Amino acid sequence: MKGYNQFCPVAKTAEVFAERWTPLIVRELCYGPKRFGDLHFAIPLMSRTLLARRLRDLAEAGVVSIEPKESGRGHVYRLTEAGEALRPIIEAMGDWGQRWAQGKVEPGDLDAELLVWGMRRQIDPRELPDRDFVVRFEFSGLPKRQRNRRYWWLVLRPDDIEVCLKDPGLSVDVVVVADLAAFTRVWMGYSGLAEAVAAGTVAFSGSGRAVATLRRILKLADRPTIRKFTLRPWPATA
Amino acid sequence: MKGYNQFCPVAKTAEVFAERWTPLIVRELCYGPKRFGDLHFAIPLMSRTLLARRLRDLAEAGVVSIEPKESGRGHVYRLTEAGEALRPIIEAMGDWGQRWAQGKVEPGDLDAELLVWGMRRQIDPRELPDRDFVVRFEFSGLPKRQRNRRYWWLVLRPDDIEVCLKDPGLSVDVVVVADLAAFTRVWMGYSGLAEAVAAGTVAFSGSGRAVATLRRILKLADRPTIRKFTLRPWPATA
DNA sequence: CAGTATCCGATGCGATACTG
DNA sequence: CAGTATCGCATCGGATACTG
Repeated sequence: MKGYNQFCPVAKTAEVFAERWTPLIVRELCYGPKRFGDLHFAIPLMSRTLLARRLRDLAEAGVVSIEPKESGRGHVYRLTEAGEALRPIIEAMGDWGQRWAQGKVEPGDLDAELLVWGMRRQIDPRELPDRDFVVRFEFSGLPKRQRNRRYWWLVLRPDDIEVCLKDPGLSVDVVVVADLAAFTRVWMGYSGLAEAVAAGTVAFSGSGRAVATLRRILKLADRPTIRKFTLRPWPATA
Repeated sequence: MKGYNQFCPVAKTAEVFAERWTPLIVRELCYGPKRFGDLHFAIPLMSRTLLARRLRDLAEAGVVSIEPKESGRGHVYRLTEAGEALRPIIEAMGDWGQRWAQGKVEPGDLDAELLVWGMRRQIDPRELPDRDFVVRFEFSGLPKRQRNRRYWWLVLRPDDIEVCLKDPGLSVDVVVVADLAAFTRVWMGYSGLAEAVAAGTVAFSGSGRAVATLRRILKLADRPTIRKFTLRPWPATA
């Protein structure tokens, strides 16, 4: 049941790429080299056994390199040149999803942790404020498993971004109180911020100036918007 | 085991698209609307049962429309607007395969019928000669199952292209005698025509002028080349 | 932490046979 | 021709337990 037995280039690509979970792994590696744990964090529903197998398959197909980590045990997983060349496919898939999977955010898709880290990842480092800027999120409507993931802090420093699950003890510029589903949809651009605020599912507190800054940095639009899907690499998590 | 439970657009796209056989179906539909039999012809190793299921899934996902055929029974399968929007993904996959799956033509991939029809499909109608031009192919090295598929005719008319498995009884301008594997690789651009001719795995007979015409129409290059993968629609087969 | 080995149940998928 | 219904097996993939 291996392969398609077609010499067509689409079929050849599908053989290495169009298997369950594989696009998500490649997507993660497009953000930069990662360790096994990083990948498992980003794709928590995939079993470690299967993740390891897929990584071996991808290495065998020549799109991922597995190098021993410099310090300590473990490996670093990195796209090879052939793997980097898959990036346009992932981007095209992201564009399609943005446009055509609008509103298909299911309850089971919600994940506060991935949402906050996703925001951290999408923030353009060149748009960071010139002094510390602290945002606190208070989510409601979390899936049961995530009840201890209600409160998050996003600490934007001029040269770095931190994500905290514990109070960093800094003065907060903006508090965002939101239903997780509603905020996820706003973040994705699937619904407009104006409606969400009007509906009471998303609320900000903080100075008008601070709220405006946050909206600019997160690029939250008043109306539904097709956001550009980007894969900008970012430094591996600590 | 359905879905990925991630709101990421790449994951959403992968849910409808990155399943076994699905990219090949979408690829075929990118060439234009097709009937069940056409699809099965293009993807012969896929069971009809599974093909039907996939088409239903794609319809449910909103990327394929299934309309009753005007005359007779059966249906016409066609990409919807959302399905057409998948085209850039298929194109990116084709480009990747052209560049990075070079030389991965396995014996099991060889298929004289798909090769000839693939040539017919890729010929640019604007490049057709202004009088009938007939090519006869004699392949060797075919898989056992295809022993009755050795001889093919390609009839290029000013306004149409015909593929024949039986002698159409026209005077032949060029005869191509070739090992199927070698010619497939030349056709894909994976090996150069010059080497293949030197190695004796591909040979032409016909006037120099006619051979040159054929090489121009089929875009056969002397040296290995990364051919552009194209999905130009073409009229459904008779 | 960074994976690997093993087990076993679900399902994916092809083969075959059937229908209008 | 254009599919659909059913069956049975292979494999896929998650859970669990294990290793350095």
